[in-house]
Amino acid sequence: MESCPTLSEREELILRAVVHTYVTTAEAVGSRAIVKRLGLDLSPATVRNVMADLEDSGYVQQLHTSSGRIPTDLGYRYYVDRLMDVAELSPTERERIDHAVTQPWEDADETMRQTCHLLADVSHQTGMVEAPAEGNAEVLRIELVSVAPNRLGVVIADTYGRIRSLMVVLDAPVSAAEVHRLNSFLNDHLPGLAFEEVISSLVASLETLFDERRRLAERALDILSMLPSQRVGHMFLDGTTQLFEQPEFRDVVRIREVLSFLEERHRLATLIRSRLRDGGSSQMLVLIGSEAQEQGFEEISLVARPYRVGAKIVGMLGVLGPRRMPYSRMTALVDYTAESLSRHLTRIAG
Amino acid sequence: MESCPTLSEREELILRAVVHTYVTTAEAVGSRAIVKRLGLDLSPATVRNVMADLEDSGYVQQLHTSSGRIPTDLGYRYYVDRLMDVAELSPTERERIDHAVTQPWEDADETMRQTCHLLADVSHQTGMVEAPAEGNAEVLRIELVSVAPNRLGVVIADTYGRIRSLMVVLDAPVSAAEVHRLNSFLNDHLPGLAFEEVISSLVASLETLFDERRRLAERALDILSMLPSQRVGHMFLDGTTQLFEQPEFRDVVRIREVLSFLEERHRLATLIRSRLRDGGSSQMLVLIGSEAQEQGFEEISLVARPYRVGAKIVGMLGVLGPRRMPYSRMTALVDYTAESLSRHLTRIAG
DNA sequence: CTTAGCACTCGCCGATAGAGAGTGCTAACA
DNA sequence: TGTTAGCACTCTCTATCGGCGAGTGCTAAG
Repeated sequence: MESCPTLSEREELILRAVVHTYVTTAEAVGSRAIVKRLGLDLSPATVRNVMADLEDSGYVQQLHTSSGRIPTDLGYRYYVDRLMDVAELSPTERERIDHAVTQPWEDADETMRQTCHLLADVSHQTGMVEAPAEGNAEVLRIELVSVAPNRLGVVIADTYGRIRSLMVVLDAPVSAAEVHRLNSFLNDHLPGLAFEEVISSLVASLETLFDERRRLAERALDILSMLPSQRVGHMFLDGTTQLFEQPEFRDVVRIREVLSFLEERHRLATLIRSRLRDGGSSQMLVLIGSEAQEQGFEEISLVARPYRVGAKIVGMLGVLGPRRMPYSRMTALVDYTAESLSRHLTRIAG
Repeated sequence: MESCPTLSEREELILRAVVHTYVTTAEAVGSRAIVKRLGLDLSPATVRNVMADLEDSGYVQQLHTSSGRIPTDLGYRYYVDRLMDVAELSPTERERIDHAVTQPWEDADETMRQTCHLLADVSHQTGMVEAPAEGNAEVLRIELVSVAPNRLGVVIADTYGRIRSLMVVLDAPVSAAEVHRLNSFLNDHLPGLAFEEVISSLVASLETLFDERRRLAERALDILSMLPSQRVGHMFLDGTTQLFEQPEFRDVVRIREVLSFLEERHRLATLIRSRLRDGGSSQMLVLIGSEAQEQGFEEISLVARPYRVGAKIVGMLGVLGPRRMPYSRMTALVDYTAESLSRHLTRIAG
C-alpha cells in the first residue's frame, strides 16, 4: 500500500470521480460523465488521456475496449488510503446506534445480535459482529452446581456481563460438602484470571499449595479440564439478503460463491483476525475484493474494526458489501458503532 | 387431500412415472420418455391421452403448449399421499446418523447443530432442526449464584441434559445466607415442573405456605419473574448453499425470495408448528410449494417430523428442498433421524 | 498541453431463421 | 371402444445479422 507511487493531483481528482460515480451508479463511467460531474473546465479528451494513464498504472479497468472505466481493487485501495474524506453520521443515526447498543438486552450475546442487525439495517449491506471469545474473558465468579449424582454444572460469570454454564460428567459422585469446599477454593483463586489462564494457573498453584488446599486444586483441575474447549468468538451475520440485491449479483454463480463463503463463518473469522493482527497500529481494517486472497471474496469488500472492554480488544464488528461500496460512509458507521459498543461494554464491566 | 378423487390404475402409473422422471432429470417429461422408462407396451400417443386427462384434473402441467409435463403441487400431493413407496436408508447411512446423534457433544444445542448438519449432508438439501423450546423442558435442578452484590445468576438444568444460565439484576443485594435458603427452597419445590409452569406454581404455593417459607416463595417469585421470556425453540438451518445448486434456482429472483424467507426463521418455525399441530395424528409433515401459503415458499418443499423425549413432543426436524425432491427418500431420512434423536434424548433424560 | 474531429470497437437489442422436442388431432385398425 | 400411426402444428432454444449508441484511441491543429 505504501509502495504505490503518488498520483498527480489531476489523476487523483479523476480517480476519485470514477470511484464516486461508479459507487452510486454501478455502471462503467466514461470521460464525458466525469467532466459533467466535476464541472471541469477540461474536455473529455483530456480526461480520456488521464484515464488511459490510470489504466496503465492499474487503478482503473475497462470491461472491454471502449466501455467506460471502473475502479480496480488497487484503485479502491488508493481511494481508501488517500482520497477518501471522512463522512459523518447524521445525529439521528448516532442516536439510533447508541440506543440499540445500550439497550438492556437479556444477555451479552443478544446485544451482539442486535448490534449486528443494526449494522445491516443502517448500511443496507451485511452486518457482522464477532462476540468476545470466551477464552480471554475474565472470570468474575465461578461456581459448581451439582445437577445429578455424577453430573456437575460449571457456571462462569465473566466481566463482560455474560454468564455461561457447561455440563461435566464425572466418573464418581461428588458430595455436596465437597462441592461447597471446591466453590470456596475456586472463588479464592480464580476471579480476575482470563478464562484461558484458569487451567495453567491451577497447575502452577499445585507447586505452592499443600495438604487440603492442594487436594482441592487437584480435584478442581480434574473437573475443569473436562470442559469442552472454549467456544471461540461466535460470528453473527445479518442481512445477507440485502447484499444480493446489489446489481453485481445478477449472476447466480457469484451468489453461490459468496453464499458458501459466508456459510463457513470460521473462514471469515480467521481471515479478519489475522488481518487485524497484522494491521498493527491501524485500527480500521478495509479489505477489498481479491486482497483477501480468499475464494468467494473476489466480489466483496469488508470494513471492520475491533471493539474493546477497557483497553483490551475483545472482538470486532463491521460490514460486508459489494466491492463497490461507499467506503467513507461505511468507515464512519463501523467506527462509531465500535466506539459505542466499547463504551457500553466497558461501563458494564467496570 | 382426501377430497381428490381416485385416479385409475393407469393414470397412477403414469403420474408416478412423471414424478420420478422429473425428480431425477429436472426437465419436463414427454410421452416417449415415459414409455421408455416404464418399458410400456403402449404407444406414446396413448400415454399422451392419459396425460391430457391428468392435466385436466390438475395433477400435471405444461410450461407451454407442447412441452412435456411437470407435476403440479397437487400432483406431488397425490404422489406423496398414495403412490410413494417407502424408501429404506442404507445400513451405512443409518449408522452414520446414529453415530452423529449419540456423539457426546458438549451440550444439547451442539447435538442439534450437528444433527442439522448431518441432515443437510445426507439429503444434499437444507437441513432444519428446531431445538426444544425452553418453556416445556422439565426442571431438574435450579440454583441461584451470587455474581456481584446486586447481580444473580439463575442456573437451570433440565431433563434434556441442558444447562442454562441467565443473569438477573436486583434492586438490592442478597446475602449469601439468603441465597442458600432460596436454593434449598427452590430445589424442594420446583424439580419436575416444566419451566413454563414454574411461575404459576410459585404463585399457587403462596396460598398454602406461611411464615418463613412463604417469604422465601415471594422472594423467589420476585427474582424468577425478572427472567427474560423463555427462549422459544431455536431453529438451526444448515446447507442453504446446496439448495441453490439445484437447477430451479438458475433465476436470481427466486434465490432472493427463498433466501429472505429463510432469513426470517420465526416465519418458518411458526409455519411448521401450526401445521404439525393441525396434522394431528399423522406424524410426518410434507409441505409442497404453495400449499404452505407463504411468500417465498412457492418453489420449495419441506419434509419434517417432531421428535420426542419420552412420550412428549419437544421439537422437530426436517429437510427443505426444491419442490422437485425425492420425497420417498427424504421421508425415510427424516423419519429415521427423528427416531434416533428421540431415542437418544429419552435415554439421556431417563 | 489541450482540444476538436473522426474512425473504430464493442455490447445491447430486436428480428429472423432453422432445429428439435413434443403435442393434439384425425383416421385407421383390432 | 380402446389403441395406434401419421402428420401438422406450436413453442422454445440457439445462432446469426444489422443497426444503434456509448465511449474510446489516435491524429492533427490550436
